[in-house]
Amino acid sequence: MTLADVARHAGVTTMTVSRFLRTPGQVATGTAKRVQAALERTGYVANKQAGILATGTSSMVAAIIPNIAHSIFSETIQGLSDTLEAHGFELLLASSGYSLEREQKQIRAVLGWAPFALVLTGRHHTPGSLQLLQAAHAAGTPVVEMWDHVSSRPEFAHIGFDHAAAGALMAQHFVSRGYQNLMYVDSGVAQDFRAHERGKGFAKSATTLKARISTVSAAAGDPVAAGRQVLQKLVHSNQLPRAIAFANDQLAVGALLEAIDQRIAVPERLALLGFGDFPMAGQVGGGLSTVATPCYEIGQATGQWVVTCRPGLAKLNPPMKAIASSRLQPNLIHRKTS
Amino acid sequence: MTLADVARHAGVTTMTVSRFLRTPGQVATGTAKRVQAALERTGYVANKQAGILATGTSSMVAAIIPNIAHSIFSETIQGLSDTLEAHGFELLLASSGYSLEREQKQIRAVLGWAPFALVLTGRHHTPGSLQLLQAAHAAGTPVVEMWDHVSSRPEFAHIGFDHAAAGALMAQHFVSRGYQNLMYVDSGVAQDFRAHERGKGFAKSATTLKARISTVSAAAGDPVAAGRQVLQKLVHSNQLPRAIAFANDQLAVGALLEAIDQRIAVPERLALLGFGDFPMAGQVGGGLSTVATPCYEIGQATGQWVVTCRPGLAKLNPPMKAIASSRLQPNLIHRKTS
DNA sequence: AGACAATTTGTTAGCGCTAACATTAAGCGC
DNA sequence: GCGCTTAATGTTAGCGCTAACAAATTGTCT
Repeated sequence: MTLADVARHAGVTTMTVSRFLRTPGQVATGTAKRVQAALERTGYVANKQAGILATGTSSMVAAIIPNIAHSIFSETIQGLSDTLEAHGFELLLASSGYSLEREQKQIRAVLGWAPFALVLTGRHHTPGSLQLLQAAHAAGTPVVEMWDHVSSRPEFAHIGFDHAAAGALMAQHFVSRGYQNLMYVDSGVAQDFRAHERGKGFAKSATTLKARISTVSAAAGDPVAAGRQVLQKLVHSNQLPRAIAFANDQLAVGALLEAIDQRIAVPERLALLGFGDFPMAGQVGGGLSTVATPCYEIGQATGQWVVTCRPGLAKLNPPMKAIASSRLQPNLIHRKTS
Repeated sequence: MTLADVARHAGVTTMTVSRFLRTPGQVATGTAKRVQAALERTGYVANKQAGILATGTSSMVAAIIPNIAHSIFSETIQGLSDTLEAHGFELLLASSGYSLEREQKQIRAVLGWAPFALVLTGRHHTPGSLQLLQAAHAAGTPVVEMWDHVSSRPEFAHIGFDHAAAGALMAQHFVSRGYQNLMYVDSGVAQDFRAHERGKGFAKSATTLKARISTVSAAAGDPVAAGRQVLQKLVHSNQLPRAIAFANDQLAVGALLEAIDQRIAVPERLALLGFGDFPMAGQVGGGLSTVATPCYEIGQATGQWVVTCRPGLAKLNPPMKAIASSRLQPNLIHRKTS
């Protein structure tokens, strides 16, 4: 079913139908009615490929995230998707499984669609990826790095928050509660750079505040089980600190459940602090203290920024700088475990 | 950067470059080297739109799901995405927010991309959607309905399981444990047809097995809080049954946490059974009994089915019938709450 | 060496759509 | 009613790529 079919039905040329679709004001009322009728009768659906090829502009936004199944990213994607859809954009999605090499391949694949904009997670990329991104950017395609506060290239946009500062926030919270013997449990995912950064920020701030600080890495695999395991080991080796901050809520909940099972008083003997405020955080063990991250909002803000790039010169029009409005600041939620 | 640019660099015509890219065996070794060099020097990325327009076949699969942020769907999408990527397909994703009207709009939008295949969730669609789907199917585009065991149109493929049977499984489990006074707590999402179906299957089976059965609906909004609320109300009105099955794990966990807070003995006084086996199910309150759904596998199987449609006649080639292998059967996991 | 097949490259046309320009029809003042 | 502007439609060409066919080159056998 092509434009030509519709045009034949309406007794006009393809251009008139095309005009009716894009600039309805330019076609006479009588003609418009016939075209409308033909459109309905044929059930015409415009071929985007042809449109993009002819106009050189796409309404598709490509996004690459580490893991769709992880709640923080799926919420971000939901925010992005909702916002883009509201403005008539489509979303092409790929998940890299935290692998930078896979990400590079996906960037290549996705660029073949000549997307309107390219959305990435984080600022860590292979040199090859960076080259592709720069080329795309130079060609006028907006590039956004989500979740981080600084960009891998100053010219790319970035929408997120400062993970080192978020880590520092966690340390400050502990110290303000009077805890001096601190620990950070890092993510078991080796490529989770943001978790590592939070850990560094945590350690640095703890040192500045004259607290004792140690760091361990969780095991790979199911993070709740890994969190349990971390606590077990600490108890076993008799090295339990006064307070533990975790790279994410899943690890923290695992540790919390283990602490309950082992009858360790939380927070009297051991304070726990998660990161992410995932849906269950407020419900388990009286409520896990955690840092709420604006997952959905990051996606939403990214979508909104992309939308502002739409008219005219995409390259120069929008404010291509850091976006870190207060709405995007992580927020410490003090519940019962700290 | 177009094929013509690369061809100029290599001193050949565009066709030779195109051949090198699609059927490398057909170009002489010497030429191949020059083309390869030109390809690398220019950093060429093929324009998919043009390719699709010329060949009439796309490598993009469109999927529409109710909610990306919901763990069962995000895992399904992860499975789909992983499988498609492994076979060189791209994924265009939309989320309908459980709205059939929104789904219809998205089907329209997505069909404009002339996707290779169309993946939907469930078999409930508006008449308008059905018309679009039939047209797409007639035009040779594979259409799959995930998660359900039967299709809205016999000619569409469907990959999932029988939700009524899954509900019956839950009732049977309770009865086999000796519980006679049963309840089903339905999802607070009005359009969650699959949860309703499970409830019907549960009630029917319970009746057959001569158990007492009642049904309530959870409140909309945060499901964990809604689960808590359901239990509170039952305690308050003194109508606590012997065993409760829930539309999903989130509701069940909410009820479990409330039961613990209220010091109701689980499962001695009250048995609880969730649905979904979400990541936390095995960890809370000694382990929630639940029904494990093959979320990732559904996505994976869908991807694999789509891939088999690739060569030749997409319309006739693949087995366009129900897929419900044993791997896709829901599986009752008996932990501590039942 | 000549005829024929196989290999390699080039040429042409068109996928479905839309800018840009060309044309025709309609409206209007005097 | 004439020349003017404005509105409505049509014509042409091309976006970047590839199928199908054509041409040129090489190899092979008698």
